Amino acid sequence: MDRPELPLAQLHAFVVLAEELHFGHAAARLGIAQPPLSQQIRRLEDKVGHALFTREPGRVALTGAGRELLPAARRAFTDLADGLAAARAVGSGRTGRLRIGFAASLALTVLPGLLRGFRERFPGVRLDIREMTTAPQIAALRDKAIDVGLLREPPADDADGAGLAFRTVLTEPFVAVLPSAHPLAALRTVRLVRLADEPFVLLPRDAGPRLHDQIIGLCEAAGFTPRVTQRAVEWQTACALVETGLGVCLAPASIRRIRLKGVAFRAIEPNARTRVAVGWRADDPSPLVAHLLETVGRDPDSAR
Amino acid sequence: MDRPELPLAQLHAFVVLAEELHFGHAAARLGIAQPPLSQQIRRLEDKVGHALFTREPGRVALTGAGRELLPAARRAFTDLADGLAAARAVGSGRTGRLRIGFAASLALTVLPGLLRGFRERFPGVRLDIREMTTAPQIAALRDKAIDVGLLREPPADDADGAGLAFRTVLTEPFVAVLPSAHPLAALRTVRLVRLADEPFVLLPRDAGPRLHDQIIGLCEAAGFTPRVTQRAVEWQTACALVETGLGVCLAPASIRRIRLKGVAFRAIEPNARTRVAVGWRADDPSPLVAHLLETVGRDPDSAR
DNA sequence: GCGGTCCATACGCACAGAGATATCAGGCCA
DNA sequence: TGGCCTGATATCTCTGTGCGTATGGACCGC
Repeated sequence: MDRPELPLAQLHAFVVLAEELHFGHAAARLGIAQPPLSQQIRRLEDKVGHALFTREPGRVALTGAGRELLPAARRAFTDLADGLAAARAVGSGRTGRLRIGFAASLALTVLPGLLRGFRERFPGVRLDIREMTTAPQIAALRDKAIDVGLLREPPADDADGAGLAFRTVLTEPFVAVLPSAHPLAALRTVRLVRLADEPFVLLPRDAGPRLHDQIIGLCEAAGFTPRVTQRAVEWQTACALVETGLGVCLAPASIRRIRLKGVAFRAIEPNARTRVAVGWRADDPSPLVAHLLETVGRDPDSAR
Repeated sequence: MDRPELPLAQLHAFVVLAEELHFGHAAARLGIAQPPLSQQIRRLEDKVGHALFTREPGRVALTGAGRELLPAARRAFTDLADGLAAARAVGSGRTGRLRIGFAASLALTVLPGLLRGFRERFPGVRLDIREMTTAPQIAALRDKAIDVGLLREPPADDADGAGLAFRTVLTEPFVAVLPSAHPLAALRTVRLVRLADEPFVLLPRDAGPRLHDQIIGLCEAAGFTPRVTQRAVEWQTACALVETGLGVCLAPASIRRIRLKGVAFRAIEPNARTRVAVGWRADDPSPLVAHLLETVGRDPDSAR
């Protein structure tokens, strides 16, 4: 890529003159006087090394060299104008691509409203959403495989979260998930200690250590260590296991939305809540991330 | 076509930096110090309105906006470089198109050598050659339908030739064209007056008035007015008519080259010569015309 | 903690070039 | 022949900006 030889201003004058074929009119279109235009063209011709126009009195015409240069100059201008427009669109966040990781359990709660709100404001942005549990989202954020994550129980900033930022989107209570036929399902509220002897279904600790440990902690605070007999990667799966009688589980309240027959969701006592947060790279310059964070804060759906 | 917003120098710096992703190296490649490069990029970013690079300590990377602008800038540069090269090629006459009109009778004499010589020197130039008689060539030159004409007996500059220039390429004697069986064909030289009673074959006056009038003038100088019984547009045709016994004719000596059986070519007395000239628009800026004129002057074949 | 790397900033200089005004020269038409 | 249109030329001004040196601040590796 050599250093550019032809100033764009002169090429602009050239293109306009090639269209007008009249120095006075071209100068008017350029918003300058006629002598400067003559100079521009002259300088350009000096640099090219050949005349670009023939100036017979009365009519200005392109030379062969000018005819070669004209389309190239036009292409260069449209290239630059298009590129500039595209760069500004991306820079301002009106267009581009945003990769969002989300916990599967949010697909029925915050996610739809958030996506709807964002798409209304930025219809030109392509959203790549992919379902992932908490720990993979952290890794994907750091690897720049996703730009934003919607996850449960974010890590502390000074631990795994270095370089990442998180903001709580909402908190929700835990509920007990029981088979419908289970005796405790007859109660409106289940005291946690009553689950001490039940087999537990839990998510693998790898998927989201803090949420996992929080659940264990709740049980221990209630005076027992849960006996985990099954693991399931998804809450839906966990509920299905509960329904088949393989155990009970504690889950975020939004899990009610899946309306699985054969399982009952009951408030627990003592009360406990889990946080849903949005996470991103703290130094990400993308305006799309900023826009999404605004949308999270603004969207009334996400506040429920 | 709007006024260009982005100086090419800054775009150049941008492209190089995007390739190096290192201010120091990019500045070295540009042959400048590092601070000026930082300024260039900064100014460009100001004009675009968004950051084009992220400068995390240790690594420089393109932003989304930068990624949009980069290919456009590259395209613009290659467009301009190609266009400039093409314009210079055409401007210097290394390439382009040259339209040449020529009299059919020259196809066997000056034309082949001329074209060969020109093509050797300018292999990139496309030659459009078209056979035309003298008068149409004059009109075609003026209408810019051809750029150069090879013709016989050019008009005077102050008459039809206004704005056109001519240069004599060669002169050649007239010869008498006779049927082989004609009694005069037995002589080596034919005195013109001996043709006084013969029917004449001539080209139409419209095709080349000066040549036509010159032939008539020769006869009248010899003391008779030729009785024209046939017209033929081409010398070849005229010779064929002579062969069938429809008359005799006077033709430029190069007509011997057609080696038609049944006709004899004989020198005439008094001697008389006809001129072959090259013609062009006096104000034609095309370097190809100049090159062709040089070739006409230089080519040894054309001097024969 | 210390030097080294890397980029940004500050300041100054110099020059190209873009602009204006005024004027000139060549054709064209009345 | 004189007015008019068109484009070129001359001269001046001034701004943008390209480049340099000097310096500062952040981060990294030893």
